[in-house]
Amino acid sequence: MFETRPQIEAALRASFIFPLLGPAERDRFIASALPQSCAAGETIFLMGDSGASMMLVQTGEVTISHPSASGRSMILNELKPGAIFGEIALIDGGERSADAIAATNCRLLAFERRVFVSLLENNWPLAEALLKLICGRLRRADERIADLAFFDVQGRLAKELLARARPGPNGSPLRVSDTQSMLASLVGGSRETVNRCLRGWQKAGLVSISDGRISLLDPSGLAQAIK
Amino acid sequence: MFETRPQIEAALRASFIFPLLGPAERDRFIASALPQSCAAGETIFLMGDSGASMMLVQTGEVTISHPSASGRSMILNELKPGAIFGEIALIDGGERSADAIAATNCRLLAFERRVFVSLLENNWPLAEALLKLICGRLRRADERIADLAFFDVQGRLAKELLARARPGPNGSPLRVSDTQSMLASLVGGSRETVNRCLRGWQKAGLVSISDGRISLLDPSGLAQAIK
DNA sequence: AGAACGCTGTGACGCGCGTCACAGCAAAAT
DNA sequence: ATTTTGCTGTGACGCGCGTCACAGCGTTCT
Repeated sequence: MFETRPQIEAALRASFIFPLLGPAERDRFIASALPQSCAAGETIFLMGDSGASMMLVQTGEVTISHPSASGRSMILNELKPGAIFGEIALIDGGERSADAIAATNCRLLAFERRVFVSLLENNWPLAEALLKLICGRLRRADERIADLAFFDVQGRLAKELLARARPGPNGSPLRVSDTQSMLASLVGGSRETVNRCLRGWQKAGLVSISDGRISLLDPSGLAQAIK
Repeated sequence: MFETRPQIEAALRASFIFPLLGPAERDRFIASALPQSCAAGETIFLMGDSGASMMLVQTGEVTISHPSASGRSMILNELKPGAIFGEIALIDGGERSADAIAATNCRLLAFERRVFVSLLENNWPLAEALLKLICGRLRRADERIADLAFFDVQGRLAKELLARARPGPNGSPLRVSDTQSMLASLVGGSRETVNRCLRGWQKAGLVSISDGRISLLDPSGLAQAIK
């Protein structure tokens, strides 16, 4: 399966980068993209790896997580098409700071440090956008540090559900479609505790659970669980 | 107490910014600095404040912390002379993402968004240095998220002590000079738990405590407490 | 069709640690 | 010189939550 230029162009169009490039830059950018595809579950890179490239998600989904010695892992981010990752190592040249795993089959575009930096160098709006992106990640990271320190699993889970809720397909109720183990990895708790929280809320009429989907029946009531 | 230009220049020289500026830029930068001084304990800004300026620590020390609803707070960073803070709101124009409190009497230099951005715009090495700085903060933040999720208070405290240890004045033993409440705010635990950890290690001969100073007698032994 | 696998649901157990409560003690305030 | 304030040191209590253990159940291998 090879990449046609229009395919690459369409993928890039979804990212924040493309609108900030001039015509000549777009050509150079597209030409420098290194297509890559991975199967679900495949590891893209691991924490500690060296690698000064940045990846853009073309299709599929990628999970960024921090491994623990005991096999558990903490999910730091979940990336959808158009999102980039690996930009930290690209910028500072250091080791990869977390694991990147393909959550689904996915296609990626990789960009070498040299190429991307030379774009940044001559394009302040692009550099500014990248700065803002990273600032956003730092804001969220600091927020999570505080959440872990101040809230119990219940509170963190409620926050996470409210943040991840998307309107259902046909109507009103907000829905979350992750597995309970994934939610556990996101909030830093055990799968069992997540389950018990959810069933507690179900009894209280705040959420409903059917075939793996969680529906938020009463978001504002759930918000009070954050305490 | 007013600032002379040589004073400001000397302060700026300590920061990573100055060596990256050309002569004309230096003049502009110095001229745009807004001196400010605060007494120990004074709040510089609070989370949620608006404010699109960045601060440079000239003298003294500043603590960045995230407040909780219940009055506790989590220390995110401690800044010494030459360090900058408030750069997130400067870059993305959003609210301040944490509290900044003067830990000691201190003198600061503030820079307005407009001035600083116009420097960045035309000076890629400076922009790159800023990117690297923020990437470093993001790396540390992600690391702390994982620490909070995976390690107990004991482990986090051991890590923190090892990271903060400085060689003693006259000789070998590494020392840490923070109060136990501060250490508690750093690792996300209670003051009492920190105290119990320390005394446990003291009995085990790993550390010694006298007049508020903690000396690490056996750093490698302490590292094993991280588990 | 049977086995194997992954997700969900629950009970029991134990311990880490937050909270409260109080005491000793040095430095600073008045 | 007495009071106040802030840091330290300890005991008791209780609960949140991680861990183990096991049971249903739908889906996917072979």
